[in-house]
Amino acid sequence: MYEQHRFGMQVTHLSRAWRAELDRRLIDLGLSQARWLVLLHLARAKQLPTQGELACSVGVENPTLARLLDALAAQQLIERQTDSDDRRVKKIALTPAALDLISSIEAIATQLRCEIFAGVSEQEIQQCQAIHARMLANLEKKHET
Amino acid sequence: MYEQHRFGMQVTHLSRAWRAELDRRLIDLGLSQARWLVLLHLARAKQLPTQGELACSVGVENPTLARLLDALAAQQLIERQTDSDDRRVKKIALTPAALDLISSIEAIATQLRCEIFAGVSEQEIQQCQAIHARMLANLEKKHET
DNA sequence: TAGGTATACTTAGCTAGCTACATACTAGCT
DNA sequence: AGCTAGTATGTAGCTAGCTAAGTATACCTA
Repeated sequence: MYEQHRFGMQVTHLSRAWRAELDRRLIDLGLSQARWLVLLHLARAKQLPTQGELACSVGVENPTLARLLDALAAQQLIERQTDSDDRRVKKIALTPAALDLISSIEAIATQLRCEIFAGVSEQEIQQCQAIHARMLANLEKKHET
Repeated sequence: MYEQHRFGMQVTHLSRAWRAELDRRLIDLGLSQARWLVLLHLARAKQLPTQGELACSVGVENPTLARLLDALAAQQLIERQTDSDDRRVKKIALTPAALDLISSIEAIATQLRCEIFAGVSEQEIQQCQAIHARMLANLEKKHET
């Protein structure tokens, strides 16, 4: 029962430590975990997403994404393209410079994942994810009300 | 393999959603998850901890704790006591007002934990924690070097 | 006992998350 | 055509995490 209390702290620490280590490895590329994640979702998108779609896919709120995009645009890694059909929306596109970066940052992230999962079986990872998913579902349920 | 990529995001979301829901429930008491956690660790401490000991137990860096303590002191929930043996250290003590609060905030946190763990067995929680612990150990190992 | 090194806390300033509000545009109804 | 309501993005300002540098005190050694 005491251990249950520790669960929340443990998840927080895991999340923070993972992010910190990835930040450390990405710093030479001028990136952070947050910006990296945006680029990755852009690279995986079928079509150019709107800002709202991208925020949803990355899992952050719109203002959070807006600032990350400001930074990425300043680094000339993304472009905001106005849509002639609906002039409110901005479609987000990767620049050629970003396309060049994607594979190196993906390699870094994959390498780290590999190190973190050392000694953990594929099956354990899946079990763990299934349990996390149930907890997230319980939390979402509250939030709807 | 694709699912492995999702693991990190899932942990991040779980941690954020948990924190957000707890913040929502604590707001009427004028508290947040971060401040609550500090009070809880203080309540569980055997002796009055120094600021460094408390930071370590809560799992944040010293400056992070310092600001939380500033806020808690402004709310008159903690007191910094200078130690006559070593005048550099400040021992942190709960005020009577905080002692009154502790049980209600603990009830709120326990209730939420209970809702989040709905449909998850004690055994699953422990398995999950054991896996998290292995990942954290892998991460710490990197950090040492 | 004086000086240098180490330690405990604080301050300053960064990132990245959030909510609430502002702005620009679309769409639908008279 | 012109209101009104709705939607997409942007801005302001908050919390909470971090590192790096500053200040006060302690400890050790010559």
